[in-house]
Amino acid sequence: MASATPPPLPADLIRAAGAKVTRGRVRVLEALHAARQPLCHAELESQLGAGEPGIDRVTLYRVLDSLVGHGLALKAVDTRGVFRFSATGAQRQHASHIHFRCTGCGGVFCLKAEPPPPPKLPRGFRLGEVEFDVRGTCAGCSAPDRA
Amino acid sequence: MASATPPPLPADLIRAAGAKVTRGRVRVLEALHAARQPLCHAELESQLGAGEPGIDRVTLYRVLDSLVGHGLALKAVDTRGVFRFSATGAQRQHASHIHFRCTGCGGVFCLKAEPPPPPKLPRGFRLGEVEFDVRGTCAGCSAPDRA
DNA sequence: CGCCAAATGCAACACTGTTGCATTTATGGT
DNA sequence: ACCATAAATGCAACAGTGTTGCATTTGGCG
Repeated sequence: MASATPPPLPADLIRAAGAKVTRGRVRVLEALHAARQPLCHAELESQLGAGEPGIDRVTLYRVLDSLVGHGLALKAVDTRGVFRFSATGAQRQHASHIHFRCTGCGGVFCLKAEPPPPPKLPRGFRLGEVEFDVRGTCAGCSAPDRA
Repeated sequence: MASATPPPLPADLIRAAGAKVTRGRVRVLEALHAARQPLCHAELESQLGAGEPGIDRVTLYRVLDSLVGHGLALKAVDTRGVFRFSATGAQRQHASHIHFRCTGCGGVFCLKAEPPPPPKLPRGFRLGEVEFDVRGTCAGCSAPDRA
């Protein structure tokens, strides 16, 4: 389906999101885009540390937080309680659609479906965001060749 | 009317599961049964530590693992990456309903409302739980207009 | 009662994530 | 192109969560 749209450069995505374009952010976002599964901090650290300069442990945490804060990455928790990060496709607003969270790999998938209307709240409660979270196992983790 | 099933004592459940009946296990299982929400290690520790003898930190971890291993408790990960435990009997009540999370105080409230029907999933995806997460501010946090 | 495996308590450790602060760097103004 | 500035980085130290090793206690049994 992606025929007329050229692959967006991570640097442009970062700039468009209103964040400084730094080497660390570009490399992390590249790694997240290249990954087919959500990556945790340790995996990113070893993967990027293999390069020339390496990335500081704390800087990597802050880079990831920055990407998540600017909507360029999604943060989830895997079954072991470790945060995993995945790149969002284009700059998307995940305000009005459904998220599917894989309990196996921690991946977040955006479903093409309308979220249901918000329920009525008790008195005094103020509505913020409505998130329809569907959990289960994605196609990769449901593969039958795993006992 | 009166009761279809008498409430089983935690000690009997533990014995029936084939585990030694110890004070720690009974107290933890009682706490899990009494709780209307899954509890994390820290919450259990402070709750049980308020009693007379208190429970060792490590022992509590091992008690929880033991309960999970014997099928008396369920282990899950919350959004912050912390393990939460619930008694197996109590899980059915909270299987699928709506949670309201207050972004001010972090409290979780269970709304009496039917969860919406699950959406259709892509091929290969297996549906686990459907969680309708509504975020906002609760009555207590909304009352004083702090901007 | 007495045995023994299991459970406990204590200390120390490993891993994940965070905070403070000095230094470097990306970006806008001139 | 240069400089100023605020943000980003690197380093050190810390905090929270969960685990392992080992000596001691205890539940369950004959």
